[in-house]
Amino acid sequence: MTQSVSKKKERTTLSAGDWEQQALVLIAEKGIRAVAVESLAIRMGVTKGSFYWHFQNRDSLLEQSLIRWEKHDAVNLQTSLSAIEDPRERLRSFFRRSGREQLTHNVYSSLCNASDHPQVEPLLERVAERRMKHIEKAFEEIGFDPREASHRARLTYSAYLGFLQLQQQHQTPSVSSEEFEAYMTHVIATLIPEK
Amino acid sequence: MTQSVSKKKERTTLSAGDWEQQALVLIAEKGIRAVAVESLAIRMGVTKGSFYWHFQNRDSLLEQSLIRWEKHDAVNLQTSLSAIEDPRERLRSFFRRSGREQLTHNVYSSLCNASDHPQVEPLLERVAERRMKHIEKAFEEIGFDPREASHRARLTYSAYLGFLQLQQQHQTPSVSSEEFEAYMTHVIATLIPEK
DNA sequence: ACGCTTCCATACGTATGAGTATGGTAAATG
DNA sequence: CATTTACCATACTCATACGTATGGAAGCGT
Repeated sequence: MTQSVSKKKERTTLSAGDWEQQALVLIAEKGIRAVAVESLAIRMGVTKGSFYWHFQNRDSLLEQSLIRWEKHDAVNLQTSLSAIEDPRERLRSFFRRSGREQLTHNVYSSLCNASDHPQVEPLLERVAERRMKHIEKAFEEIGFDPREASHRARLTYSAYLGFLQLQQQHQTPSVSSEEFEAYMTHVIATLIPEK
Repeated sequence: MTQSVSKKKERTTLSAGDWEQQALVLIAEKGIRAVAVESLAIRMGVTKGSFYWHFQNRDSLLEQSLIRWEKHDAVNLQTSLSAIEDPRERLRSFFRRSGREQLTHNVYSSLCNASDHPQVEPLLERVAERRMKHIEKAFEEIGFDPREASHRARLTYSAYLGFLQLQQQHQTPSVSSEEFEAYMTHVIATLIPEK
């Protein structure tokens, strides 16, 4: 993140990074379809003329924004999971980090609804692959043989994706409720075997 | 299904039901956004003029199509699950019916990517609710206490939704492969406890 | 045979959103 | 101080897609 819009009080000019960041906010809020250059420009307090100075076209913005997000997400995965050595605790933290990093999380959730988009599809593939590999490794450390670890990782990640889906459908208890905690406990107990 | 397009050789005229059915095919293939009246008309072998005789507008078509789908899905749920009395077998059949009823299935998968759509949102809510209730009931019959059954049902349905998501991302083994069967076995063994 | 209803074609009006052309202004640079 | 560069505004064009207006043709009843 180079410089946010409302950081240095009121920036005189905008950078490409500012546009990318705001595009990600829009994706998180209303999906990738909502990223229209005119409405985005209004959001930035300028007009289209500015946009087409920074970017060649809309696709270019999306590409840069998605790259930015993927980098951020990859770093997230490394720092938040590689730090924990106990594989069980690592898996638990995977489930629990739904609360933190809200923006990054919501972006992913929105992108999953655009899996047919040519620029999004390969990204989703890479991200899911990367995350599942981590989960798979954790299950292997617990004691699963490679084949079982692969299946359990896919099941775990599916449960995560499905939860995101139910969240979008307002079909899930609020993250800070009693009900939510009870559900998380159940999921962990079911998918992560005791020692 | 009143009368399909290519049923009676070559129909002279079209009915509203034909349009709704073809709209569902389009939703299954390319999502609800792809349902445009002109392209749909071409698909039907006619022009827009015909469409606006049968329907007031595009939203009307979507509404009717979605109602049609929901009814069909509700009947599906009843006939395919209520018939089996053993709750474990009932749950297993839930996972395995991904192969059959391909159209109905793909429509749901596409609709999940439009959870922000005002006409789709309430539908998804009802469908997920209805299906989860069935799963919940099965778990209760197995012996789960109500609270645990509710959680396990949500987890089960999440795993299902997540699998649909991974399927869209081409991140899952083909349905008729060895790998797929092994995964299904693992899921069933993990989520449905033995007697 | 006549007309009425049903179904469809054609031609138009309009809104939205991408992209272009061009000119303007403030800050930096020599 | 003059000029270039970076950033932005304004005013267009163009493509897509919804919706309307209106007329035409086939099938039905009487």
